[in-house]
Amino acid sequence: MHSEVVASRSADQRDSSRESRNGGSPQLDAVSLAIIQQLQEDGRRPYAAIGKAVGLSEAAVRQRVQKLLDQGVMQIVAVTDPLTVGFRRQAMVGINAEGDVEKIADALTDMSEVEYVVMTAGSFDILAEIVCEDDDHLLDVINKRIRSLPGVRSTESFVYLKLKKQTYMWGTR
Amino acid sequence: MHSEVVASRSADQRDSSRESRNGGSPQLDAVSLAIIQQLQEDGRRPYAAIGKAVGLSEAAVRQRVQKLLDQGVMQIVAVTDPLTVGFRRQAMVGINAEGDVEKIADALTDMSEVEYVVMTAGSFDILAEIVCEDDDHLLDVINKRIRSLPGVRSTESFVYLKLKKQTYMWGTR
DNA sequence: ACCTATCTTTGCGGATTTCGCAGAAGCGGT
DNA sequence: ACCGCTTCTGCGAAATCCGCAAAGATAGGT
Repeated sequence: MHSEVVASRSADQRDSSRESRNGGSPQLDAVSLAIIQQLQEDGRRPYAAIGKAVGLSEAAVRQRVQKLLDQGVMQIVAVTDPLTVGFRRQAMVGINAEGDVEKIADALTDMSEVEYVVMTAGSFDILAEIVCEDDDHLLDVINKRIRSLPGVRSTESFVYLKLKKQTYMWGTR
Repeated sequence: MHSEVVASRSADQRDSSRESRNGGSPQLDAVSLAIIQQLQEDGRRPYAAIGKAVGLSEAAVRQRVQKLLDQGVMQIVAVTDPLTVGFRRQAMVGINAEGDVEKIADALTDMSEVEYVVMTAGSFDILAEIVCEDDDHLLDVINKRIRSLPGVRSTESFVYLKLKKQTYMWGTR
């Protein structure tokens, strides 16, 4: 498994091929991408092993990983399926909004029950995933806290029945 | 930060308060929950530090973490926002299905572009998050591969414009 | 009560990894 | 060429990870 990703790393190192689009975020070269890829397979993989895979010294990998974490480009965390773990109600809420949609998204972001907020194109302006203690809590968050936000025109809820897949391998195919 | 979570751990250790509901999945006691919580804050936190926080030896924590990983209860990985990282098109697809919905969900699970599949109650039977190279790829996956699955009645897509929040802290509030 | 089988925890060396730092490259700008 | 800045490398010390054998806990059977 995990074969050599970058072989020579002499000229193609500071690959700045695609930093023109992509707003304010820091541009990632091929090496950092490869490092992230390694950590998507195993968040605890030793720096030396990553270094061997991407063609860098242990210290260099460590330095880059630290920077990626500091910049907020990635985070290394344990992820679970709350439903499997056992004690929560989970739902996706589609929101139709008017006015400053981003401000509504920010308000959602501030709610601790909201795990995931994304602005979308389509018949919803915002999708928000929420995790609650139980049905009462879920109802409270959706009907009271979210629907009452100024600018929220309507919402539609999708209560989770079963999580089938959850991966973080977007580059590993 | 990270204060003592479990103090005595003599009698309340094998806390089996809520394993009755929660299908086939392995029941988690309070200590494992606390361990997961620690790793949700920092996936690379040393076992000894976790042990101190939850009241267990380093070796015991290590063993429990390994078991949680083996059982698939949690995974320790690097997570990023693909849109921030820079080079993908991402969308949520709501699917209306007839017949064996779970079989359709399984088919989606097998697609490498699909990162997230959840069966829901509401006006969609399935929600699937897909990550693609570009618009052509996205169009191909949605219109050709997903819509052509037997039993898929209709789909609706929500292309991601901006990810606002992404956390994995469901127990840390 | 006692014994047994099973599972979990603990303690402890040795191998491995992480950490911090000083020096060496690499890369523009002047 | 020189300088400032960033990144990479090498290395020693400290901390961590790992495997293992013994101790402890739990549940069931007799």
